[in-house]
Parts: sequence; structure tokens; C-alpha cells
Amino acid sequence: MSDIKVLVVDDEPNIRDLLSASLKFAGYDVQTAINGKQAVEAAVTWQPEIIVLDVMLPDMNGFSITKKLRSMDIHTPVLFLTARDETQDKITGLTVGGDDYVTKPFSLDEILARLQAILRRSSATEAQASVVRVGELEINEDAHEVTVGGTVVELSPTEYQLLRYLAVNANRVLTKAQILDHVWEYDFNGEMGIVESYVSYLRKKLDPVSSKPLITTKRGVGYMIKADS
Amino acid sequence: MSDIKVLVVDDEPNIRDLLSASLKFAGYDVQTAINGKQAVEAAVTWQPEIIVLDVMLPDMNGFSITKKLRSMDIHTPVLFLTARDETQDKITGLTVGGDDYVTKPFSLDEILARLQAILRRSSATEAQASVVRVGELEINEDAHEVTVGGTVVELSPTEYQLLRYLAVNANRVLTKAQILDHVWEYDFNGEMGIVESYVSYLRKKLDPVSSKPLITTKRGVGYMIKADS
DNA sequence: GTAAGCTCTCAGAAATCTCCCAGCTAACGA
DNA sequence: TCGTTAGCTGGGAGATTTCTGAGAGCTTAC
Repeated sequence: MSDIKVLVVDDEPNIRDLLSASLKFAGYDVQTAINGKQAVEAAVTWQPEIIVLDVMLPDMNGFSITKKLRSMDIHTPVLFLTARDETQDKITGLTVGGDDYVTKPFSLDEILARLQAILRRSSATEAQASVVRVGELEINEDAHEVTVGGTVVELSPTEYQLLRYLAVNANRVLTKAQILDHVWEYDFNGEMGIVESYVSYLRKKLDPVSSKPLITTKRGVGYMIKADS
Repeated sequence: MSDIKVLVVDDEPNIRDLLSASLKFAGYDVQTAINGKQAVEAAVTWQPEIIVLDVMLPDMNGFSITKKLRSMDIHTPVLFLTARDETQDKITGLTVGGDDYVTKPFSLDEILARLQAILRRSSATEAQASVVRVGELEINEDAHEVTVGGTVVELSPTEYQLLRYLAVNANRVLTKAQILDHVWEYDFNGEMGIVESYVSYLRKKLDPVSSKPLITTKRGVGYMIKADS
């Protein structure tokens, strides 16, 4: 798990560093490229398991790059990064095979989740649905569905992401700053109060169906989901 | 299932890569050829179970190729790719025996469905009718017929394809981009709003005969058909 | 040649979500 | 016990996403 090779391709240094740092922290082996030429080169020589690729690069667009790679018989799956207002035809045709895409600005948790989804699908082991389980709580990532003790709970996208982040890091206190960095888009510049709000929303939806409160507040530190003991 | 050999023959790199990538992802063992000479060679030496063959190639047309293969006593079934304006008798002349054809531009789901149909017919052993079942919904792929709780529902071609794609991937959220890439023709250049429209059409036809809504919207993510639980 | 059906676009309506604010409550330290 | 501070939550404005009806342009069927 700790030596999966990811190639990050983006011409914006900010994004590149952000992705590089957090993917490394998540345990991946990361290399970066700043344009299409470098990307193709690195894909050939370094042979990454997966490529995170900005669709708009100075020299080539993502489509040309994948085309080039495929024609060289390199079938590394690709996670595309696209601007939200990218014209449709630049996006269509991208999610063929195991590929996927996320729109900028993204949240780090989103990237990590998609990356894992692609890797899970492309690894030969026909794994069953990926489910995160903590006590009564169950998060089915394929169906994007959350159940508590068997009861389905409807969540908004942000609520889902927040719960997922807490559940994946069960038994570990997460500060509001960490939560903001992982769950919210990287260009979000609001206050941490929003985390409090969303924790409140989650509790209002989850606790009525749960036998005991799910999310614990660690005053002065942050929040945590405690696994059964 | 995972080692069925498919030979893809097309001179356009785009189409070749598109088919190669999605057939591989669907679990087939794929090799490609870019002209008639290569195709015949690969058919002889590699012995694929099925050939996806562009009718118009630089050196030979599909008719010559199949003729050549048959004369060498190679009876691999063929799925022809033809331009839409190909004369009809030219096409019908080709699709003798277990063969079939699709017109360019095609949708990926179409190709996969036809491929499976041919393979199902050619392997005498697996005589099971191909029926997709999800709860009350039943899609008979041979008859191209959809029933909900026993009641037949008439669908347009696009509606059928969309429903099929959703049903085959039951319990998994599909994004509008994925749906567009699989159900619509590869050169479709429109907006994702069309997916919303067709989901709306499907609901209008299906829900009146269904005991509960079939297609679930996952806001901010996509659509899903949920199997009974 | 006409009717019918299909695909696709568009735009307004409806539903839902995000985020902020402000007053309130609970926890902690002295 | 009281004051202070961190956290909780209802309310609501504005933005975003989704739904759906109407209609134009094509193709197919009769």
C-alpha cells in the first residue's frame, strides 16, 4: 500500500505542491510534471500506477496526452482535473475505461477518494463494494449511501464528505483546521464555524437513528468518531 | 469471463484506443490491428474469440477480410463497424452467420451489448437468455423488452440504453459524465442536461407502473437504480 | 406527402444546499 | 459560584442543482 506510484501533472505550482504533499502524506510515492512532454516522459520511464492530470496544460491538453500514452500501449488509469467551466467537449470521452475526473476547485478528500476508487477497480482483485464501517455506522462509497443500524440516512454532499472523513479517521481527533483543509475546497476562505454547523447537521440526522451519539466533541481540540469499545 | 480475446481492427487511432480501453476495462483481453493485413495475421496467430472490424480500411474492406478468413477456415464471428451512409445491401451481405454490425458513431454501451450478444449466440453451451433483473424491473436483451412488475413498458432506443446502463450498474452511483460517455455516441457534443431529460422521460414511463420510484437522484453526484434490500 | 416519433435544447420552477449570523448553552478555570 | 470562552443550533439569503414542459429539427413509417 505504501509504495503506489502516482504521477501528478499540473502547471500551477500551488496545486502541484498541494497534491504532492497530501498524496505523499497519504502514503503514496509521488512524482510531478509541469507539462505534457514531461508527463509522457515520466509515464514511460517511471511507470506510475495512476496519473493525476490537469486537462489544460500549456503544451498539450489532457486528451492528447492520454491519446499519446494509449498509442504507446501505456494504459495507466487517469484522474483528470478540469475547471468547472471547461466546455463540455473537453470533458466528454474522458471517463472511458477506469478513468474519472474531478472539477477544480476540489477538496483533498475528494481526490483521495476518487484515487482509491480507481485503484480499487483497476487492481485485478474483484473486490466487493467498498464500505467504511464504524460501529453502527456504515458508508457505502459505491452507492454513496449512509446507514446507521440499517436505517438509511440522506446526506447532502458536504455532509457526506465530512462524515466520511471522520469515519475513515475514527478514534483520532481531527481539528477544525484539518477538517476544513480536507473536506472543503482548497480555495474556501471562510471561518471554521462552518465545521460546527455541519457537525450539527450531521448529529441532527444521525443521532435520532443511532443508539448513542456518534460524533464526540473534544473541547479545545476538535471532533472524533469513536469506534465501539 | 475475463480472458475472452477480442481483436479490434480500425485505422483511426482514436477509435482504436477508445475501444481498446473500454473493452479492456470490461474485462476482455484485447489486441489491435490497423489494417487488413495485420488483422488477418492476428486472427490466424492469436485466435481471438471475436473480431471488431471497421468495414473501410486502407488496404482491404471488411468483405475481403472476412472472405479471406473464411477461406482459411477461420470462422471467428465479426462485429462490423460501418459508416452510417454505407449502402444497405453492402451491410447485409456482410452480416451472414453470427455476425452483426453497428454504425459509426456508436456508443460504448452499444458495442458491449452487441459483443455479448454475439458471444452468447456463438457459444452453444451458455443457452441462458440474457435478462437483467433489478427488483421489479426486467430487461430482456434478446427481445429488447422492458417490463416492470410484469407490465411491458415501451421505450425509445436512447431510453432503453440509458435504463440498461443504470440497471447493469445497479447500486452504484453513476455520474452524468459517465452516463454520457457510455450511453451517448462518442462524438456527442452537447450538455449533460440531456441526461436529466432522459431520466425524466424514463421516470414518467416507469414510475406509473412501478410500486416505488426506480431511479434515485444522488444530488451533486449522479443517478442510481437501487436493488431491493 | 403526411403523420408520428425521436433527439436535443432551452428556460423557468422547484428543490436543495451552502454559508453566515446571532443568540444561546455547556464547559472550564479561578 | 461566576465569568469567560468554545461550541451548538435556528433562521434565512443567495446560489446551485435538478426537474420538466414546450418546441425546433430530423428521421422513419405508412
